Amino acid sequence: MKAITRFAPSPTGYIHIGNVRSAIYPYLLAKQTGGKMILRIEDTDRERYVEGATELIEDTLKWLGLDWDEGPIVGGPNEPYFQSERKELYLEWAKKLIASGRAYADPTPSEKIDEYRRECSAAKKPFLYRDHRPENPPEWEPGMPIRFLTVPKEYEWHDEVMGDMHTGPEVLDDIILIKRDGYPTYNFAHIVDDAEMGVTHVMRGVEYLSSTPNYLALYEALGLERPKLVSLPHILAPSGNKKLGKRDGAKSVTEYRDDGVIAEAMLNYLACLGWNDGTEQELYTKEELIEKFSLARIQNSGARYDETKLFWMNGQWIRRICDTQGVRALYDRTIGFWPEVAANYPEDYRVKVLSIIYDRLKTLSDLREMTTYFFVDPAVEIDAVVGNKFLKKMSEAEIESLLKVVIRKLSDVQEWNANKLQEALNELLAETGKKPAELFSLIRIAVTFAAFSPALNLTLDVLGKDVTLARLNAVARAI
RNA sequence: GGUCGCGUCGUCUAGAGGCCUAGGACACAUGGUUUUCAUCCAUGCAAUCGCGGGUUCGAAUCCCGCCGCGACUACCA
Repeated sequence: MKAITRFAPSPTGYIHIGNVRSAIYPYLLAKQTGGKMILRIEDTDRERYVEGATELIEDTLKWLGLDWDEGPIVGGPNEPYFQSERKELYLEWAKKLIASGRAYADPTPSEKIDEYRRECSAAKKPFLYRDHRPENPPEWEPGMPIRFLTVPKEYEWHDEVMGDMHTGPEVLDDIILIKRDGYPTYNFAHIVDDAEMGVTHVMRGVEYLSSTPNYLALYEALGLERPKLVSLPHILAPSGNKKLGKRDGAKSVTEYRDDGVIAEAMLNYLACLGWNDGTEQELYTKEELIEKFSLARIQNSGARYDETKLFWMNGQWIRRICDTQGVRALYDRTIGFWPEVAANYPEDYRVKVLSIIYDRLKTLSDLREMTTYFFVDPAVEIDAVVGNKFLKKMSEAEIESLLKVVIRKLSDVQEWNANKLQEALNELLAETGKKPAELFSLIRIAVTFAAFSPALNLTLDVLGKDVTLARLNAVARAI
């Protein structure tokens, strides 16, 4: 069965970690079944509308590689894909409901409704609008809300994630279909649109589970076939048990892109937060996800968001891209993540640096901190040399003479490459009788003054003979 | 208050009556790889399966009760 799915966000801001999954799963299902994913912008709340939010959403989806088959930009047979532009359509459907006696124009002022609500909560009774239905609803005219006229009864349905569901008549109410401002509510608009657009699977957060019976009643009154319902559990904030939201500092998905997380890793991590294929595999390409995804294996409890694991996975992906597609492919993704001084060097040099350091990266932005000494001579700090834990036991005079031996030896290296350098370093070890920890630490620190660096011979190779010797001499002079 | 949902290592999870003295991954700890290290490898730490009953020769898995947590209860989505 070809699944027609949709991602239907409200343009109220950026897409964050807590809500992208409702785009990922519909995408995977649509692709897996050879169906379609629709992007629909649910902009019926004019108060919360944020200028530019639609572009933010599109940008996020594109970055993750979740291209939509119908929607803004790409168009499609069900245009328009902005609910605000479909306003008339909802009204037509609502009027049909009025005509069939299943909806009514509601003249009750909101103050009155608030009063009913207060009375109920004072009496500790659940508030149901249907108990306060106006006796003789007037003819509808603009400026008046339209309410569904519900017929309370029991409902049974199947949720693809939560299983078989059952509720009593007490959950059904006369929900608002069309608001006073003429825009439809989410509750009504999504039903009309899903039907018009042929959506087969409605995937959304579990928060809609409790309103499902009302949607079921609407499908019935409208003579619509129920789509398959899929409730997605929440992603929980790192602390507490609340769902992750902007208030908990949920970062936008694209913020991670700017921080050097690569799209494959982000998609992989998010898809596997609350879903797994039952094997011990951790790393999945988009294609593998499409192939292996299944609704039945979506977790039904909330999953806590863990940034540390995302970064671990990102490191895995960085290595994977380099190992399978080559350094060049990885390099293409590092543009913008290098320290500023790197711009003074040719691209080939940066590629070389990347090739020896990529397997230490957790995020691409680590490049900024980890590679500066490849592009600019570090400031000489003698304390860092003599205070080093492997060099502490040596006197300054010893260090100085050792440094001179090193300089002489390296000056003699004719072919400056990783292999020859390793040979020279080994010979130095034998000639000086020093332990690797002592000799190599000294060279490494004198040349980089960094917390860590790649293998010494590789580092020196990339740096080149002139730079290496100049830096060693600078330290020798300073002691 | 009402309705619905959820409950396995700190975290993500495997688990569909015996393969479970509960497996994998992250994190953490220790050791190894001729320096450092955030890589890599190995080892270890870590869940009496929310609690209490029951069914069964046998239960994380089935049943009942309880507790905890969450969502919804908007002219927001």
